[in-house]
Amino acid sequence: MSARAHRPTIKEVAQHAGVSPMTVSRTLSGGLNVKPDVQERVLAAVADLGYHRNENARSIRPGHSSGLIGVAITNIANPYYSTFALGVEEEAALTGRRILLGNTSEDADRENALVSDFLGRRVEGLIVVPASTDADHLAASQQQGVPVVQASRRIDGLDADTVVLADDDGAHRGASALIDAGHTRIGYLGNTLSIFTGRRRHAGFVRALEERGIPLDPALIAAGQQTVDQAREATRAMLRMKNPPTALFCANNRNAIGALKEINRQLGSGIKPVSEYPEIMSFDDFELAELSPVPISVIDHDPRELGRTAARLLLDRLDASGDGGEAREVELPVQLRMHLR
Amino acid sequence: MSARAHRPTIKEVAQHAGVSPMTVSRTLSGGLNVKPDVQERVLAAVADLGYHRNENARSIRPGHSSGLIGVAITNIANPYYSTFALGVEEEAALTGRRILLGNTSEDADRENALVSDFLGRRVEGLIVVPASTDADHLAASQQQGVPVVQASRRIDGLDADTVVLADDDGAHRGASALIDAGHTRIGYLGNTLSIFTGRRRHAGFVRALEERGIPLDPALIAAGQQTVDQAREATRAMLRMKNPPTALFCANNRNAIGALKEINRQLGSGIKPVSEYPEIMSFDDFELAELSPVPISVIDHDPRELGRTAARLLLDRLDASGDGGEAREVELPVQLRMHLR
DNA sequence: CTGTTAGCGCTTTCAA
DNA sequence: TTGAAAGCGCTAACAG
Repeated sequence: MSARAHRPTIKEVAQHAGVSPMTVSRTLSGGLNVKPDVQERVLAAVADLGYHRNENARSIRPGHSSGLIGVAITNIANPYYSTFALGVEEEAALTGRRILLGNTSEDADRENALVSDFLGRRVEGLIVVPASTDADHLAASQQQGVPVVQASRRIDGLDADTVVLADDDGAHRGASALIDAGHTRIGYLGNTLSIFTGRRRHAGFVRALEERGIPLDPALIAAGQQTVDQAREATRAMLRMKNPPTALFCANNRNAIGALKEINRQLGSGIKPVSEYPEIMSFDDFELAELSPVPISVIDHDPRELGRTAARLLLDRLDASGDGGEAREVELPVQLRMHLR
Repeated sequence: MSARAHRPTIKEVAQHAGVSPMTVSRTLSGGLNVKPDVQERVLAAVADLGYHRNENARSIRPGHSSGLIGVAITNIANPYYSTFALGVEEEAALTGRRILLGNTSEDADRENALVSDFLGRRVEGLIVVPASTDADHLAASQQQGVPVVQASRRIDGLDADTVVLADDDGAHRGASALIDAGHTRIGYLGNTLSIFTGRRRHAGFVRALEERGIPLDPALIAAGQQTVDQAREATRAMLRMKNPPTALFCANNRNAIGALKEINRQLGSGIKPVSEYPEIMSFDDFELAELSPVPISVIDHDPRELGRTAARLLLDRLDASGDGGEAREVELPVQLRMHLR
C-alpha cells in the first residue's frame, strides 16, 4: 500500500541511463538512430524506474493525437448497448486506441455535457448513440475536426457517418410474417416515437398493416416504454382488453422481455391456457428467449458488429487524415427467425 | 461534414476577447479576480469559438490530474460486468471523472498491456477485475501513487483495496438449502478454480456438503466453463449419467444459463417429464430466470452496487490525497431467494 | 548517432 | 484586477 506518489519522467530515465531525454524519446519511438547498446541501457532504466511515457504530454505536441475515442451510449447495462461497446472497444484496441465510455441515460443534457467533456479531453473522434434530437453539439465537434459517428440512431440534419439497423425493413418483415400467419389483431409495444429506432420500427410495422388492409387500432399501440417494468405494465393493459391481441410485436428487447414477464406471470395464476396468450415477434434477440412459454420469433441482428462497424467508420476517417469526403451511411441487415404456432 | 481541423486554444480565445491568456484561464477556473464584464467577454469568445479547455495540457501541470479512471474488466458483454461498469461510471461522473474502459477477455497479457497503457494515460486510479493471478503490474501501479481497487476477485499478495461478494457464504447457504430440501446428488457447474470467485464459490459449496456428510462425487463437479456453450455441454454430460444429479448448483450466470438452455432443449424432445430434471441454484440473478421450466433459486447480489463501491473506495483514496492508510476490504452480502419444488 | 533548443496548451508565481 | 515569465513532459527541428 506504499505510495511513492511520483511517476518518473523522461528526464529521470535519461539521468538514470546517462543519456539525454531525446535519446530516451527516440528509443521509445522505435529506436531509429540510437546505438543498440544505448537502447538497452535506456530500456533497462525504463524497466528499473517503471517509467510510462506520458501520453497526455505527448498528445499536446503538434502532430500527435490522444488515441482516445469518446463513446456515449444511452444505457451501459442494457446487453444490447454493452455488446455494442465491446465491438467498439475491440476495433479501437486494434489501432492502440482506448475508449472513454459515458452513459447518457437517454438524457440530452447529459449527452451534451459528455460530448463537451470528451472534446476537452481531446478525443480523436466520437461514437454516439444519440439521446438528443439536436445536432448542434455534434456538428460543432465535426467542425473542429473531431469526426462523429452516430450509431443505431440518426439525428436529422447531422451530416455525419451513420450506422443503423434495417429498422423499417425488419419491422415490416416481422409484422408481415405475423399477418401471413393469420393475425389481424397485433399489439405494438415499443419505445417512444421520438427516438429514431422507435419511429422507424413503428413505421415498418404500420406499413405492413396498411399494405394488407388491416385497420390500425390505436388501443393496440403502446409506444413509450423504456424499461422492462413499463413494458410489463403496457402488456398487462393490453391483455386486459375485451378483445385482446393475438400477437405482440415488440420493437426492442426491453419491451419483449416485459411482455414475456407479464405473460409468464399471468400463466402462473392459471386463468387461461397458454394457447390463448399472444405469440411474440421481437425486434432484438436476447438471452433465454427460447424459454418463452409462447412462441417467439426474432428479428435478429448483431450489436457487436454494429459497434465494430461504427468504429471502423470512425477509424477510416481518422486514418484518412483530412476531410475524407462524404458522410457514409451503413444500414446493417437484420435476420428474421420465425417461430410461430 | 466540413472540418476546420483546428481546435481553438486559450490564446485564440484571449485574442478574440482582447485579454491575455491568463484572464481566460482565470475566468474558466471560477473567475476569481476577474471583472464581471471581462468575464462576460471571455465567455462570449469561448462560445463563439467553441473552445474546450485542453484537459491533457492541463493535466501535465503540477498539482493537476487527468480526471481519468482506468477500468479493466474481463467481459464487457456479460451483463454482470457491464452493470458493474455502469456503477463505476456513475460514481466517477459524480466527481467529474471519466472512465477509460478496457476489455481483458480473461487474458492476463491483455490486462498487463491495458494497465500499462492506462498508466501512460495518467489515470488517477485503476479498477480491475483481475484476469491475472500476478500482482506485479498492479503493485507497481500503486508504488507510483496510482491506487488500485480490485473488484469481484482478489489477487494473492496484492495489498490493495478490495471489494468482493460473499462468495463462500453465498455458495454455502445455497448448497445448504439444496441439502435441506433433500438433495444428495448435486451437480456443480462453475468456472475454473484458478479464478478467485470460482475457487471461493466452489469452496462454499464443498463445505456445505462436507458439513452434512454428503460424499463428493467427482463426476458431479464441472469447473472450467467460461461460456454459455461450454456450460450447456457440461450440463448435457451430467444429465447423461446413469444416476444424474437431482439439483444443479451453478456458480455464475454463464453456467446457470447454459444449464437452463440444455434442460429446455431436452424438454423439447419430450423424453422425460420436467419433474425428472434437476432444479437449479444460481449464483447470480439474471434476466428471465423466472421463465425457467425447472424451479430456480438465486443467490442474488447487485453488480451495480459492486461497481459503485469499487469506485467509492478509489475516490476516497484519491480525495484523501496521500497514502490514506491501510488497504480496505469490503465483502458485499448476497441474498438467497429460494424457489424449490 | 547524440544533444540542444524551442514550443505544444496550460496555469502557478511574481510583478505591475 | 491584469499580465509576463517560466515550466509541466514531451518531441520536431536543427546542430554537431
